[in-house]
Amino acid sequence: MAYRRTRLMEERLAGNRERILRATRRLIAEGGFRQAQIAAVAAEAGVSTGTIYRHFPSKAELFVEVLTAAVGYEITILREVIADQKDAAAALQAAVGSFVRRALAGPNLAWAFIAEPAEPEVDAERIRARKQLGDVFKTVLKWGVASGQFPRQNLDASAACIVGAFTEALVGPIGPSRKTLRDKERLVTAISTFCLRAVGASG
Amino acid sequence: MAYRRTRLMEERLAGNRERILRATRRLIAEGGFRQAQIAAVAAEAGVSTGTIYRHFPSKAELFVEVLTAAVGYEITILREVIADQKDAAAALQAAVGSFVRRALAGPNLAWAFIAEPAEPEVDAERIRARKQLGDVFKTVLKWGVASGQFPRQNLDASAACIVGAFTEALVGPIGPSRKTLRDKERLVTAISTFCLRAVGASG
Amino acid sequence: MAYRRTRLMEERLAGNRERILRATRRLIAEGGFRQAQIAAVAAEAGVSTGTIYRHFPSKAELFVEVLTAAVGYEITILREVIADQKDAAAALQAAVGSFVRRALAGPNLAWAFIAEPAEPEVDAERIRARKQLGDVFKTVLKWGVASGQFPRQNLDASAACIVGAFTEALVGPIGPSRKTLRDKERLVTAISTFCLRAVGASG
Amino acid sequence: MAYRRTRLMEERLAGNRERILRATRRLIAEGGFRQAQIAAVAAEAGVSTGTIYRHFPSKAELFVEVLTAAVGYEITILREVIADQKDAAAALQAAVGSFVRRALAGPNLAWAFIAEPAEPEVDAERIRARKQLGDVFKTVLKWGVASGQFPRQNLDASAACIVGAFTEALVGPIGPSRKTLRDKERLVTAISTFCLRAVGASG
DNA sequence: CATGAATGAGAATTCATTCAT
DNA sequence: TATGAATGAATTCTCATTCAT
Repeated sequence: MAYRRTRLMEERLAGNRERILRATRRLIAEGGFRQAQIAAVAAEAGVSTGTIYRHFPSKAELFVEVLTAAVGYEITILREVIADQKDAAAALQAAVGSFVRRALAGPNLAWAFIAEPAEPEVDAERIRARKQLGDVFKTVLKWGVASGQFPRQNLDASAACIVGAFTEALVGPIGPSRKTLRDKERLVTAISTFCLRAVGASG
Repeated sequence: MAYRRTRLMEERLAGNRERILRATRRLIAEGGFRQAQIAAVAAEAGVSTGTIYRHFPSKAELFVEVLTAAVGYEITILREVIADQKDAAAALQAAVGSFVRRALAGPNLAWAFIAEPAEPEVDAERIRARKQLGDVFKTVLKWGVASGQFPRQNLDASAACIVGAFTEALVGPIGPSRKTLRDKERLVTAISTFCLRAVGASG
Repeated sequence: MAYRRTRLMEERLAGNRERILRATRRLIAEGGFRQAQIAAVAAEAGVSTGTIYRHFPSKAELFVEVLTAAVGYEITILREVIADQKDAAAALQAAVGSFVRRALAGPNLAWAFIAEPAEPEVDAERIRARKQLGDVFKTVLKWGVASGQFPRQNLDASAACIVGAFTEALVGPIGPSRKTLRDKERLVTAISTFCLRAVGASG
Repeated sequence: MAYRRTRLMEERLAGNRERILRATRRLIAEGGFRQAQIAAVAAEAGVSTGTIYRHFPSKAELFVEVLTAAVGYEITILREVIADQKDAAAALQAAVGSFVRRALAGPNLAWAFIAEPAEPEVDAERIRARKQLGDVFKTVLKWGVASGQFPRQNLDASAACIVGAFTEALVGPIGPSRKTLRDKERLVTAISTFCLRAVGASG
């Protein structure tokens, strides 16, 4: 009998792919790339190592895909948050606050990716990710400069500085510290204020 | 007659230790911790692997020493630069400028260390390094707030943001780009300005 | 259709584990722990080094398992031999004879284990092995003393002496000597007689 | 000026040789061959590793010399003890008691050598050492058989059994147990009695 | 003759990837 | 298609021995 791919098979296939991605995400978020060995991912996903290689040509590619998705998700959210604001300053504040809050809320994959180098292929993607994140903020800056709300400035540099500023400020706090909600909001405010002033938001 | 350690021997011994440190530094600066395997370090230093273990108890310890030294060097320079300035704003600008210029001039080890996680022992030191760098800037912020030059603010958060801002802004440019001197100075200015505004430097 | 572990696969898997154990046993019997390096075991078993680590977490654990099995086997045999006898003296004679004969027949692993220290984990097991062997003979001594066949005596000391006596007496002969069957039986008799007299077997 | 070996130099040379031997002895007695690495021996002896190689062609040769001396010492003592006795039974009892008492008194080097295999060269010597020890007891047995005090028996086997018996009986007790003097004497008696009975000492 | 830093051949262990079933 | 045992190159670390001073 001729082979025909049934719906069930499709679903299981897609299901496995999804499960592998989720498992990878989880492991990386918990313990970085180091923890996400193929065997560990397979165990976490409930599949065999061979199955991973059916869906992804290599560990690096798997990581890249997880990274891309995670960053894409962050970017999408940031864009939405930005689009909802009335002016560039508000947008900047909202975007920074949104990212920082989510990072403080739980293991933040995007951040893990942004900070941790790995094999060259993943690294390349990591650089792209930072760039994308920067681009989002560059948009806001452009908006602010165009509207006269921000002074003229090196947009690329400022955008990178903003990304660096809030990610760095998260490094310590993101760890195993058990901050109260109040502490967290203070941090959000401090970082947002810093960024707003930094771009010269006219107060 | 009893054996006496000669000057030449001392020098050669110290020389090898130094060469191992330098080789490690070079390799890490070029390709991160990943490139700095014991065999590679030995080859780069022109010694055998065993010699590395005469001078350092483990790879992790070697890395820690390189990191500590590199960061200590950066910190010292920053402190000197800061001490030479007349006010906090000038100090901040000079410090940021100094770090960025040196980073742009060559592979910046401190930055590599600041960004790249490794084995736990090294990681612990890396965290300390970031903290130290932050502390230097915190000093400047304190100074500025005390003198009324900067508004009151969350010093820890601001210091971390500054460190993050200029290191992030270096990520892209530090790579294999071939910037002109003019470009570099523009970047220095952009970053410094960003940081000054960020802390609310009046004027 | 989902994958199902076939009988053949199970057998191959178990087969490799068995082959590794056997190879280890062979190498240790031939040349002691020293000869049983991971690479050598792998070669002897016809598998890769990695395969060994799939089945055993470390070299020490592998050794411990081989030791435990070998000693367990000896103990079982001795117990059976003892249980078949009508009185303690006969049991002692039969047990000693059985151990010695098997030792003379081929490389005796239990003996190798009893004599050769190794890494701490293995050593701990080795001590346990000696103790177990001693305990078997202690049982016989107890029996004999209870039945009045042997005089009262320090059971622990006597048991240890018996174990020591016949293992030591095997050291020389076990080597590359080419004894005839007749010679071997003479040795068995000599050792058995020694042990019987030693415990004061009446008549 | 022509080189002339002075007395002082001779002494220092001999002194170093002695110190190396003593250091090796100490380390082996404490922790077995494993602890007696060349670097450790050098440190313990207060000389350099190079000096060890001036006096001994290899580690194995050094060990062999220490072993030979230690066993020679034990043998001498045993012979003296035996020579002082009036009959074979008394001699056997005294010899066993002497060895056991000294072993229980402190780290017994001869025993360490007898039990612990090492590199082939040392091993060969170790076998010789056991044989020598056996020969001493064989002498006693011969005496006893000749005088009619012991029955006729396989002298080689019996001698080996005796050596094995008391060394094995020492294995446990020699460890970190803290026996009282009374306990020790009981053990000495138990072992001696065992050996006497074993050879069929009449009465 | 003494020194001890340097050597480098091992030895154990890890883990991404493959492939027979 | 899924499985997971097998592979083996790569990596860290050890230690007996050498040799320039």
